[in-house]
Amino acid sequence: MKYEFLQIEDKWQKFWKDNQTYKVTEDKSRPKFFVLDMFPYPSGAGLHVGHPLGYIASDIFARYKKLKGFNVLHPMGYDAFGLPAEQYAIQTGQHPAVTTEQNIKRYREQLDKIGFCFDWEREVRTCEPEYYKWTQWAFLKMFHSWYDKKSDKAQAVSELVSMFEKNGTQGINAATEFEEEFTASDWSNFNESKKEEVLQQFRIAYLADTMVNWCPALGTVLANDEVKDGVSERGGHPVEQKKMKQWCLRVTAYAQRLLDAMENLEWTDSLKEMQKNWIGRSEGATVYFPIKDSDQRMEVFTTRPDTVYGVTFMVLAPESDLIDLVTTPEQKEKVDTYLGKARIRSERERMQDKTISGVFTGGYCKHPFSNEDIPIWIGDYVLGSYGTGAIMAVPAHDERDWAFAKNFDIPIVEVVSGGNVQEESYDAKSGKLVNSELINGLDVKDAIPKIVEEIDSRGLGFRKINFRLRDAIFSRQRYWGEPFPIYFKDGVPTPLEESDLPLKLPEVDAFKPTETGEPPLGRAENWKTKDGHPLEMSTMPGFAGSSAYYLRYMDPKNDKGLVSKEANEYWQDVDLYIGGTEHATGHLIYSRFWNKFLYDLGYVCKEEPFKKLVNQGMIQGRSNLVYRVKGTKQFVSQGLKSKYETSTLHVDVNIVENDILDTEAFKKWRPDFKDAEFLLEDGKYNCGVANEKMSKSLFNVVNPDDIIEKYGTDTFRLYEMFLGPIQQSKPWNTAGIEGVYRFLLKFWKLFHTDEKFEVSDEKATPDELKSLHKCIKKVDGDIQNFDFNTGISAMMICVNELTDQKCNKREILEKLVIVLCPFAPHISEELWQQLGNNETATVAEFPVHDESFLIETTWSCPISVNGKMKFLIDLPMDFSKDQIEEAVMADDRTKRLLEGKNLAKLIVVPKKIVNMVIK
RNA sequence: GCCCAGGUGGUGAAAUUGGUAGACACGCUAGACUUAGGAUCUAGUGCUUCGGCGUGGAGGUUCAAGUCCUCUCCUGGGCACCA
Repeated sequence: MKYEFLQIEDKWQKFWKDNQTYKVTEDKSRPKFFVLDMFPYPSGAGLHVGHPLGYIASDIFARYKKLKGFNVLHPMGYDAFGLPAEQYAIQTGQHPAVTTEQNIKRYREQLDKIGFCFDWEREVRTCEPEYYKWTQWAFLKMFHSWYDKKSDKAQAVSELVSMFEKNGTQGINAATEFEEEFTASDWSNFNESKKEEVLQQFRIAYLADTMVNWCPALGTVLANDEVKDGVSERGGHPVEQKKMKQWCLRVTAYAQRLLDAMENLEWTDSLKEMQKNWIGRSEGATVYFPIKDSDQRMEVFTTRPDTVYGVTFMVLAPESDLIDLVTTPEQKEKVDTYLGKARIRSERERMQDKTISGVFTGGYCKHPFSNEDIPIWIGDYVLGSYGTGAIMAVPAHDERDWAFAKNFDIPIVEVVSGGNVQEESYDAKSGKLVNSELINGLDVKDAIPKIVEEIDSRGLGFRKINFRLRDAIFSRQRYWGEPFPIYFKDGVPTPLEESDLPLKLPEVDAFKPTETGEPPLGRAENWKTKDGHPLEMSTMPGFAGSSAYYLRYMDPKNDKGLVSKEANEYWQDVDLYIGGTEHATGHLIYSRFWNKFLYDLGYVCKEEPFKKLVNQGMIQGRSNLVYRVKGTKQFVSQGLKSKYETSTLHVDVNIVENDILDTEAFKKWRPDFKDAEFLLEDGKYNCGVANEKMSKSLFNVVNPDDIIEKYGTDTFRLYEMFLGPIQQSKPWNTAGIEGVYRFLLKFWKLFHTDEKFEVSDEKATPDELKSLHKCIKKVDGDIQNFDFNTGISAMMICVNELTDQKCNKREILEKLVIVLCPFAPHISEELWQQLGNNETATVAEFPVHDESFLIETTWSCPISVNGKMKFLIDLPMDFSKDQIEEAVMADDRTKRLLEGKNLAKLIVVPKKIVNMVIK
């Protein structure tokens, strides 16, 4: 009987669909397990072989957990709002909803072919009102919340208001930039607009003037992580700095909690490290430097307060508000010229240009301890957006300050011994303090707390922790996103009622900004409330819809809440999340923030959303190259190309097999190659190879559909996993897929003669059982560790051994089919059914390996001679001393080592015990 | 510059706590069966001057090192004037 994979796969996919095999419900009798994939953005290009890598891995794990008796939630959906659909709409006039729908349809077809066990009844799409209602709802909750540092959680703004009404700002400790103080009666005298202005500075979702990454080509604001090297991540358009009123989320309030909670997450160290760097906690102090001849002061943040006696100048960022105050009339012209230059330059240019630039303001500060005059400079190496936008410069112990001082001939004063500060700065945090009155002679690590204490007690500043993380800018001047549930009443931002949600995205006549520069929603007719107030015209960014989608999967049809308490308490959190590292500083931070916020408000029961995270690597394209002899129609095989002057062209990888070009197909590929001639090697045209991004323009895109057509999806799934560790990035190379195909074929042949299905009911031999149990043990462990490639190898070995033993025994094969099931579900179902089982293979139990059987067979023992040498040899457990000695001497290596030694002292002990003794 | 991750055959890669490096698969070589096929099966396949040598390189610890320590080189990823 032939292995007709296409028929088998069609049959079972249909069966699973008709019988709703993968539908899940909250079943309290079984433990839950939530396996989540990062849902895809449905792009027009469809899936290539790289996309399903993570999905296959999660599918294997989900199926495995099911077989282990868990109630597995394994959903899929679409991150459907986004720029490409909108760009396409601007170019073609096609509504993004239409193209998105088409793309989703295509994605679904492709995904279905791979045979995933998704519960499609739980599908979510971020662009649907039933879904984004809850994105808007969460935004409203953030609008109505503030962050209380005392209880260290989000609280209702209504409570804040009643505190203001009672005591003004007295006793309030909030995450805010607001520093003024007012009394209860001040508050009651504020008008509505003033009150709201104050409250905005406390709300977790708030409106603020911010410097934003403005992308003129896209007509929108981009988040920091959407900008790469000064151009937009999508499209590569230039980005500039611009001040705009934008909705923001107070992510910074959660910085410490985001950092702390990471400890207990099962994420890779490198990913945790990335998030840590992104959050960028630094401990230090804010220090006040009074400005000479003024009642004002400069505030600076420093991580090295111990070097305060080494300050020889101060530097302000070009954006600083203090510049006007400190600049003297004599220096004004120079300062203005400098600021003119610095401000025109975009952040990008400033970053690229590493030359040192700056200007003296003419003004001075007083040193807080020595009371000496310190000159104030302006320099663009100081950032307006970090710390206080001003620094105390210690050229002796900071590389950048040192370079600045050398350039402008400013004195360098050593305060920590250990280097030669005239030659280069000494930045290390070790050494003894010198030239530093109060802290002379102390080590750096002791000097820091001592000086901070002095600063604190003398009122010269305070201990301070700074974060690099910024609040998330949440407005986008785009069409294809969630509208804000906000309107403006006499210019005051006002929330809609929850009962008004969802606020649906309006129809517009075109998808670009209006002539007057308003966002596309400015084109909508009647974009206002029933009583005529204008609605917010921005929409939310891409990460809005993806921040809580995993919660929605728990209860996707609920129209009373994001997720019901019952569903949330059953599913709790994501046990396993699979996706790429590219979301490390975007989605994975915002999601954690969003979840913590909902946790504070009591809507979810877990503070962290993703318990374990596995990062799959990227699949790169493997391009094939051909070489044309310049000025001719001759193409020369790779090995001969050095003899000619050639130009290199990319060739469609689909007309190349094992790097050998199909020359006839090549002639037909493009009209201008129809007369191509070939200079061959051994009758073949060998192509060159390059590993690059998988992209249409490089003709290296491999479509999973083609592979599935040829080998079947079970082979495709196995091969993707067999390619190597899933965490690793690697180029796609279809050569080698034959191997896993042959494995399935062998498996099939264990049960089938040429004519029919055939299994034997004979009892298995010890050898056969050994093969089986070794395999089960290995695969079981490998799945848990995500070593799918070695797990597949183990199955191959087992099938090879069984084939050698001509074993077609039911007892063995029934178990083996279930082991194979997570990897290749279709063939497993088919074989399972042929074995005479009524239930599907996916509800059977994953077999348990018989450990006692394995232990009886072999036993690894270390051998010790004269209490010194120890090494291992596999021995049957029931060997007598004589047999052991015989076995030991039969071992080549052992024999060499033991030659001439007294075997009476040979001691054989179980391995585990020896290890314990040694340690 | 700083922080991660990783360097093993012609290729993708294996290798519990240090214990016969290269499992498994591709590719290659030879053979079998075949009136030819990109099918199947069998055997071989790290290098070698047949002494040995081999996990990027140089040292070290150990009876024993791909694995542990020190230095160094290379590749991939992240951050990048963060005071």
